[in-house]
This record gives sequence, C-alpha cells and structure tokens, in this order.
Amino acid sequence: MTPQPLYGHPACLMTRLGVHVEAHLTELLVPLGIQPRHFGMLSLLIEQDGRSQHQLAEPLNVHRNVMVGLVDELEQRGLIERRRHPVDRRAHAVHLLPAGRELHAEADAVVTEFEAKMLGGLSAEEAATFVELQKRVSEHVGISHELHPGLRGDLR
Amino acid sequence: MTPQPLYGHPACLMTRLGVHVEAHLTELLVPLGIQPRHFGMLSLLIEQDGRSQHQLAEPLNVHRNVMVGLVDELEQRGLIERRRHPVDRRAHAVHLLPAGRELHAEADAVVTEFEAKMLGGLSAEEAATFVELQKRVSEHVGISHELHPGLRGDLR
DNA sequence: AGAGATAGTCACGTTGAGGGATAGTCACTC
DNA sequence: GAGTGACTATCCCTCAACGTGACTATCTCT
Repeated sequence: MTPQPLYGHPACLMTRLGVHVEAHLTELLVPLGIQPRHFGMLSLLIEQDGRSQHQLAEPLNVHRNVMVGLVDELEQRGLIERRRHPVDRRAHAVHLLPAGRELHAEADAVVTEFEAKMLGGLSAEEAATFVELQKRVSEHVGISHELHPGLRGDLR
Repeated sequence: MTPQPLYGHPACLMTRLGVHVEAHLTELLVPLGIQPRHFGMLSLLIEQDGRSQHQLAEPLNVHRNVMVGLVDELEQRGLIERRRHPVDRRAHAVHLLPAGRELHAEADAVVTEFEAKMLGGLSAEEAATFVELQKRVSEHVGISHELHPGLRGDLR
C-alpha cells in the first residue's frame, strides 16, 4: 500500500486544473479590461437581470464587501447600473446596460474559444462526457449551480 | 446564438471544483497541522527524496521565496531536514524524516477518503473515466505532471 | 579567468480577503 | 402597531499572502 504519487490524486488534478483555468482566463480577459469574476457577473445578469448584489455575490463565491467594489468598477465603465430594487428597498437591483451586454458577448467568445482549445485533446464525445461528469460531481459535492432563473429566482 | 449560462461553461465548473477541493482539503488537514501545499511537498519527497527547494517549488506552483518558509515550517516540526546537496552546493537537499513519512501516510489517508467521497456520486467506472480525462486534459494544456522520478529527475 | 545564470534568503511594498460596525430596511411577533 | 431580530449594502481597519528587488554563494559556459 504505497501511497499514490501526488499527481495521481484526483484532488491534485482538480486544483491544478482550476488554477490553470483561472490564470489563463484572467490573462485572456485583460484586453477586455475585466477579470473572470466580472465575466461571471455579466453572465449571471444575462441569465437574470436586476439581481441584488447578494444574489450575485453568492454564486460567484465572493465576499459581500468585495462585491461593492466589483459593481462599482463595472458601473463606472457604463456596463451596468444600480437601480432601486422593486421589492426590497434595502437592496440594489443591478441591471445590464447595452455596453455591458456587448462586452459580455465578446468575453463569452473569448472564454468559449479558450475552452475549446483546452478540451482540444479530447474527441467531441469525450469532451461531452468530461463536462457531464464535472457537472455530476459539482452537484454531488453541493456546489450550487442551481441559480438558473426560476429555480432559485426568489426575489423575496 | 444566445451565450451559455455561467454554469454551462466548463471553465467555470473547473475553477469552482478547484476552489472547492482546495478549501475542503485545507480544512480537513487542519487537525494534522498542515496545509495542502505541505502535503504536496511530502508527497513529492516520498516519490523522490532529497529534492532541491526549487524542484519542490516548481511542481507545486509556489514561488521560490515562499518555499523557504514552507521548508522552515516542516523542518521545525522535525518532519523534514535540509542537508547539503550532493551535487550542487548552492542548493539544499530536502530529506524526509521518519516523522514526516508517518504524517504523510496519515494525510494521504485523509485526502484519499475525501476524494472517494467527492466522487461518490459516480460509479467506479465513471470515476475512473473522469480521472483519466482529467489527466488527459492536464497533459494537453501542458500542466507538468511529469515530475515522476526519472522523467525529470535531473538533479543537475 | 570572466560573464551570465541559478539556488536560497531576506527586506520591502502592494494587494486582497475578511471582521467589525453602521445606516437603512424588512419581517415576524406580541 | 410597536418592538425585536435579521438582512443589504457600505465603510474602515487589520492581517496575511504575494511578488519584486537585492544580495550571497555557487554553477556553467566560453
């Protein structure tokens, strides 16, 4: 029962891949002037506009204090806008502006191309299997990817 | 061509999984008084004892400056030891001590159990496929998991 | 022998995450 | 319907992590 070598550990593979993706994506998005988290914000707003900052922060796994700055940055660039929340007056409703929608489209293309390159060593079938298994595992370990509008779209 | 929702992006899944693993592993290793990076060091030394600090730092993706502190910590606890490098007198040869070997075994058990739990939602076959695909992707994107002794064991 | 590169170490500045506190608001209870 | 506890967004502050640059000793190549 000799222990597994470090790179045989699935845990190691996952963290390494995660770090790799994060790093490369950060670099690829520099020309657009945003970071992966900003892309995440825009994506979430595409799915459902007018979320509160808290509803953005949770799925992105960022601290509420940090979210203030993130929204500030995108708002200053005219990509999004804080409006009054229609239901909860404590919260801000974050809304996409046309420029934000446009930038998201560009960023999405960059990300998608990167992903294609990354999975380029696999056949189309294998790639699909890979992504599917990742989703299954994510779900199993309780990573809330259930933020699709409707499922948890409670604007309470 | 509506863009993919955030959680449909493979890149997002990977980073999320990576962060999840990192966080949980960090927590699980607290009782043993080490962090994932320390476990990585011990693992690498199990595979090949007497590596230089640089040879530890690179595969673990940590800065050489940081490695100084990591080695310090484990050395103070009597888990490893700096000796003179047999070939390169600039470098230190980092060697495992018996206590380090023992701690690694405990940590390895913890990590392995965590991995089993994480992949628990998959059948044995699926899990094997998943890990295999991860390795393929890692290799394809150039993550050097080729640190197995012999392949890059140049002690120059 | 000399020039350039490398291993390990230290000192420094910068950055980022998180804790605590606060104002405004909500929701629930008595 | 007044009060209590919880929650949103914000600010301030602290602390740890990271990278840069500099420095010494050593190696390698010419």
